[in-house]
This record gives sequence, structure tokens and C-alpha cells, in this order.
Amino acid sequence: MRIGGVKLQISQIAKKAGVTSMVVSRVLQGMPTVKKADRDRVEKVIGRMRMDTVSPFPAKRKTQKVFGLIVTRFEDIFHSFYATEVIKGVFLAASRLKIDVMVHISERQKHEDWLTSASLSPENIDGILFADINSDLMQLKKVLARKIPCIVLNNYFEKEPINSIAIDNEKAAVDVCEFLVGLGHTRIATIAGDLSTEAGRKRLEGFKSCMKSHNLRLSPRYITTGHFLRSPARKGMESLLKLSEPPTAVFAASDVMAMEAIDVARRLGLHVPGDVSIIGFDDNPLCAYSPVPLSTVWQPIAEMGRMGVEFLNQIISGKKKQPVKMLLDTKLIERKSCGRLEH
Amino acid sequence: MRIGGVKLQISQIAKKAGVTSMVVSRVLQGMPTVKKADRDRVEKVIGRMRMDTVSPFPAKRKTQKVFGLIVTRFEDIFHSFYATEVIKGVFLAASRLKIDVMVHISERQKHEDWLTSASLSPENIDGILFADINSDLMQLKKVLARKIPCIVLNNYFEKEPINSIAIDNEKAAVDVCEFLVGLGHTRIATIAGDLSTEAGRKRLEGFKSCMKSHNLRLSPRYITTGHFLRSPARKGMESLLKLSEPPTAVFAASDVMAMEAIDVARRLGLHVPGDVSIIGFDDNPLCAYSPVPLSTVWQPIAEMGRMGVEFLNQIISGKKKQPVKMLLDTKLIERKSCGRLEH
DNA sequence: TTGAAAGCGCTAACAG
DNA sequence: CTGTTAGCGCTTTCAA
Repeated sequence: MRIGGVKLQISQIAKKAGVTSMVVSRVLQGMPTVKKADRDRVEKVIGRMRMDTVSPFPAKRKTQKVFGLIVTRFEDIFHSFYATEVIKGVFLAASRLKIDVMVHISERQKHEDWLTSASLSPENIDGILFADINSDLMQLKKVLARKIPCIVLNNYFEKEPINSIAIDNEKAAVDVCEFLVGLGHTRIATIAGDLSTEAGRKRLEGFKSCMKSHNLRLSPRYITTGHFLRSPARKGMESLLKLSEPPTAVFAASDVMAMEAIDVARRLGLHVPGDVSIIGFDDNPLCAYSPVPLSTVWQPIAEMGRMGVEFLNQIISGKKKQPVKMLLDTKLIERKSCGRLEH
Repeated sequence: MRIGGVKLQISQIAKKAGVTSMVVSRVLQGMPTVKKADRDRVEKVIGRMRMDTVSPFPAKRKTQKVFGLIVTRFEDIFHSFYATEVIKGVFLAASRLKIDVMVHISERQKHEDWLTSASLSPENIDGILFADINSDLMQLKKVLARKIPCIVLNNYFEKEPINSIAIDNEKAAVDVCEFLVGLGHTRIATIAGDLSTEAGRKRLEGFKSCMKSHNLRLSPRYITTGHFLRSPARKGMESLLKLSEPPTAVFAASDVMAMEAIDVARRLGLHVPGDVSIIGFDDNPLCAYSPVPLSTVWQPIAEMGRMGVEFLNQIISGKKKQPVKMLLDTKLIERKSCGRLEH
């Protein structure tokens, strides 16, 4: 067990907890065959030692702290704005705090047991940052069971005692919807993101709930899913524009999808925003190359990564009480792709 | 000792080398008290076992391979285009090859002995990638001495048997100079980069040698150093424009510096490229925000990172002969910041 | 500069 | 479920 760059001896933990080394060893390995009372005691002792070990020696450490960064793989991840921004924020903070970062790209859906693999074992890692969690809650549960300090980014756990920092996607989507309604639009459609991600779901939910609060009817045909990908987004936009009553405004859940939507519209001879307003999400710098400057939502992704590292560091040092819960605010960026509806 | 994601037992190495475990242990720890003959034998055996261990089991591995990525810290590193691009390329390849990456930001000049620190010890690492080497050749030497597979990016070792992949900065600078001469310029100045980096030096050398080959006089006053930083670059540009015979074209060794140079010129009421042509280096996307589209040099930074990972992986598997040596070509991007000289 | 022996920290196995 | 024992792999020590 590694704490704040220092190795904790099993025998020492055992002594303090009044159990044998074996019991501690089993607890650390997450084996089920340990009496609950013993397990609790061991965990409490580890928690106490964590604080004792780390706080009093700020610069005296020989070994650096090491954080694991778990990134769920998805298509084009390293061309994606999200991943590179998170990584930027994480490294920014890590380099300031002199923390090494072990990056692991985990395969979606697969039962990769990276926790027991050498490089990411608690032996070598002081804490773990999940850059996102897609469906594989299993690993998170294991990490929690072993009391390894961790923070989840981009997924907000409202009730569970899990440290999490996320973008307030729902509020952001409401802002977008309010903005479009404020421009006089009533026939508003959406190209939703990947609904297996929390960001995708929340953005859709926020949009729906805002439409409802304005008593605007949202036909199921106005809801398409682009999975955050280019080609499905195009298909979605095409289907929207083919409707007998096409929308006058479209909320795309990512800038990449919004750019594709603009392209689809223009190829059909429509003007943006004259014939149809389009708004994106991300504030991806690539929008600078858009034929019409894209209105969008800026989100503090790099900040989220930075805060993740800083908070995790504080948690490990016992300077921050758990659970940490943060919802970060977004900002609507108004450019030229949305216009007031003329009657 | 870790090889290709597999732990090699000291005792096994010892048996094959015909020495005791102690000797091997000492060799691995880099202790000086080992007979040279024994040390050589041990190293040879390790080299052999490396190939035996890795190649025959492509997918059978339980543990992932782990590469260390050493990035030398400098100002604003994570806002720098270079660092983020290298990292992008490294992760792109690493995720494809299912390799974990341990990122370490090393402090410049300091005697950080990260090799003996737990997280980057040969115990936990299969190979090392240097994202650049600034002055601290010591660490590289240690890595080489311990026969840990490694590749150096962005520094080209012409003669030493060190694996290296770099941008051909010298040729790129010659291209730039040829380009400016081709536009009719003869009074060409430069804002050089940080001359403690190889990139900075080579770009200056290339520029100088090309000027010479055209029999163009290069006054020392025409050579300023901007250290790749904003404020020194401004000062450099200011001093150039104050000369009694100011240059008609300026080669800035980075886009950030070129943008500052443009700003300085415009604030003095000069037109770019009418009064002075300016060319940068990097093809930083941030040039999109430049008041006049910046002519510059694109360099395959992400590709360099990607190749680094791929080659290192092949070296470890014995599929690639050492030393690997590569010089990557750049491309001059012509936009609007350089004009033909009118007489 | 070497290696036997002792020590250390961990875990698999097995008996209770 | 527990804890003893035995064993593993490595390093420190020390005498030669």
C-alpha cells in the first residue's frame, strides 16, 4: 500500500489495527474472506496512517507521488477536444505539484482488471482519477472497496459518497434552450450526443425539461442522436431538414456535430442562421474554421482536470474532507450561427 | 527488471549468466562494485532474455507494457503547442498498442534521480521516451548504462548509438531562408529560439548557413534571441525595427514569437507584409487568430511522438535494429504574412 | 569485488 | 474466516 509516495508496511498496519499481517494483506487485495469488523478496523487505521504519513513532510519525500489517470477509450479519442483538454489540465496541475501521472486507456466494456495489473496497483499508485466513466462502474467499485483515494471527472454522483467533479451539462442545455427560445424559436430540434455517456444524457434532459417549462411541444422526430460522431450527426440533420415542418433551430450536443449540421444545411442551399439557427457545445477551437462562426457553450474541461489533481492531492494529505462534489458552470458563447426568428 | 510487461527474475538471469543473484542485483542497481566482465555478461543475458521473453507472446501477456515519458519542464509547457502535440502522438500510439504511459515532468537542470525513484524504476517500466533533452544528459546516460530501451525525441544524435527521432530543423530553416530570398529579400533578420535547445540552435544554424550560401551579409544585430518566449521576442523585434537599416523580413523561430513580432510592427504603424515580412515556425492553430494569416513551417510533432512509441515497442520486441535514427521533414505553409520585396 | 547468510516484506497453502 | 508456517525474491551485511 502506497500513500503519498511512501510505502506503508503491512506489518505496521497490522500492529496498529491489532490483527495479523495476513488479514491486512487480504483486505488490501480485496479478498472477500475477511470479517467485517476486522476489515473496518484495518481501513480505519489506513485512513489514519494516510493522514499521519503525508501531511507532516511536505518536501521531505524521496519518492514522488503518482496518480493514475484512467481514460475510457472511444473513437478518435486523441483527436477529441475533451480528452486532450482534460489531459492538459491534469498535467498542468501534476507538474506544479510534482506528481507523476500514469495514464491508462481502458477498453470500453471489457473486463480489464487493471487494478491488479502491476502498473496501476495500489502498490505503485497514490490515487486514481477517472477521466470519465462509461458503463464500467465495476472498476470504480473495486477502487472504492480498496479505499484507494479517487475522484471521478465528468460524471456526477449526487447521492453516493463518491468524489466527483463534473460540468453542469443539464444547466448548460437549459441555457442553450432558453437562448434559442429568447430568439423567438419554437420549433427547436436537437442532435443529441452518445446517450451512454452522462454528458450526452444530461444535455438531452436539460433541453427537454426547458422545452417543457416553456410549454413547447417536442416531437420525437425532433430528437435525433448523433453519438458525438460526424456521420450520424449528418444523418440526423438530414432527417430533421426533410420533415414537413423542419425546425428553425437545432441544438447539437457537440461542436463537431454542429459543424456537420451546418455543412448539411448549406449543401441543401439553406442559410445559417437565416433559414436555420445552429448552436453547438464545447467551444472547440476548430470552430474557428467554421464557415459561419459557431455559437456554442464553453465548458471548463481543463479546469476540471486541474481541480481533479489538486483535490485528490488534498484528499490524500487529509486536507480535504470527502466526499468532494463539484458542478462547474459553463458559459454560452454567442457568435453568428444563431439568429432571431423572423415571422 | 521488467521486460515487455513481464517481470524477469534476478535468479534466472543469474543462472543464465553463470553468476550469483547478488552480482545481477548489483548490476541492476547500477552499483560500481562489479567486475566489468561479469557486468557485460549479465547485460548480454538480459538483452537476450528481452528478445526471448517478448516476441513469442503477442497477446498472451497479462500485464501491460509501460513506457515512461520524460518531459523537461519549461515555462508554460502545457500551454505550449509542442508538448501537447507530442503527448497526443504518444498516447495515440500507446492506446493502440495497449501500452500504459507514465508521464514525468522533470525539473530542468536539477539532479532529479527519477530512475531510482520507484515509479520510473526499471522494475516498473519497459522503456523510456525522452520528449526532449535539455542539458540533462546525465539521466540519459544512466538509462543507457542500465540498458533500458529508450528513444530520444527532438534531439538528433548523429554519431552516438542513441535512438533518436527529430524534426529536421536545420533544413526547415534553410527552406524558410530560401523562401524569403526567393521573394527578393536580402535584409533578413531572425528572432531565434532558446539556444539551449537543439531546435533553437539548429534553426539558427540553418538560417545562418543559407544566408551565407547566398553571399548575404548577416549582421550580428540581425540576430536576436527570443527564447521561444513572448516578451523577449517583443524586445527582439523592437530592437530590429529601431536599426538604421531595419530588416525587410524576419524569421521567428516559433509562431508565438512571430505573432508578437507582428503585433510590435503593427503598433509601430508598419504593415505586414507591406513594410516587413514575418514568418514563424510550428503551424500552431492559434495562428488562426492572427490579424494577418501567418506563413509558417509545419512540423510533424505528433507523428514524432507516435513513431517514438511504435519504434520503442519494436525495439523491445527485438523487431527493430538499434540504433534507430530518423529526421522528419517539415513543410513550409505559405499564407499572407510574407510578401515580395518591392524596389 | 565477491557471495554466503541473515533479514525483510509479502503471500499461498493448509489446518483448524 | 483466521493465523501459522513455509517459501519467494530481493537486498543488506559482513567476512574473506
